[in-house]
Amino acid sequence: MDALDARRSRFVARLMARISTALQQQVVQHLRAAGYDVTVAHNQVLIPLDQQGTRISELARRAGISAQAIGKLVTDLERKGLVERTPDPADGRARVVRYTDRGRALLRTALSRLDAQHAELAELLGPDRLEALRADLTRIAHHVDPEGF
Amino acid sequence: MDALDARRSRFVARLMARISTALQQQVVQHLRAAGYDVTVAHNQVLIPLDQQGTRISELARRAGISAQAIGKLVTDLERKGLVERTPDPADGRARVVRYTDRGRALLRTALSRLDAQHAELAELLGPDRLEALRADLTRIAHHVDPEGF
DNA sequence: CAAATATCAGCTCCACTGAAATAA
DNA sequence: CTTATTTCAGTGGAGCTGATATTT
Repeated sequence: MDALDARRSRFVARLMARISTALQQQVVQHLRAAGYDVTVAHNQVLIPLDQQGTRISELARRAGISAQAIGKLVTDLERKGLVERTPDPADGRARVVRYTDRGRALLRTALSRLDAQHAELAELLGPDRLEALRADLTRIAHHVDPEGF
Repeated sequence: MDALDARRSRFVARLMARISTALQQQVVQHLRAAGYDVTVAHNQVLIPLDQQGTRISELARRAGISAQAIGKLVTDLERKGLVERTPDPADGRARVVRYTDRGRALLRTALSRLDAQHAELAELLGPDRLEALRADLTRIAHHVDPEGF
């Protein structure tokens, strides 16, 4: 085998891309099986959304995409009855996005799948290595994406 | 803070998504700064491509996307002079995608940035934890994406 | 008025499905 | 002829920029 060929698949960037794509698709398939018509992109709203409600501009900052892109995702989710826009009492220019009751039910469904993934990884690696992995990933995430959520 | 809010950003799926997105964007920006007009999607061809040449259908399997999507990316890269299609001597129905000389130069540029990322992570975590991280990621990748590359 | 927030319109890129062409 | 491979055509998803209200 060529020396270049041997190196390619060993980089952490490539490994993490494969893993995170697979894990996110699992979550979305779980949600769709539970009757929620959502895509991977909608998680960029649903996961960073605070229980008390969050502005579009803040969601955009957390997700690292434009406010316009977030706005479109919010409109989708609003039509599906998962979030709602309400006036921001602190600023008449702004509105905040909140979960509806159905949105909170979706969030619980998503978190249950994420917990199950965590349990599977703990079984694969052992709980100690999984915790070490999470600690390392947290440090790396802050290093390479300090603005992100 | 709400209990749900506290849990969201700690899941490995979310952490890896943030990290791999940032690292891949770094590679593409590095390539663009070096004069190569490529996107993140093109890496799905460029990274799994064997030095000896690889069929479209095999590239699709490795990347986990359709052969049609790969074909379009290959056409793009062909127009940019980075890869070429040549007849497959083993099967007259098929063609193989190969690097051109310019494509191999791009690959070396990409690998140098990946090596630099590796060095940065070794500095952040220490070489031992980075190697442990890579070993764990390799196991997880085989577990959640056994077909991938 | 100036700054912040949000929306609207139009665009590109990416990957998909379905159908067709080519050759073993 | 059947099967594998590849390409062509059309579609939808995702995110972007620029322009436009609206309110402070």
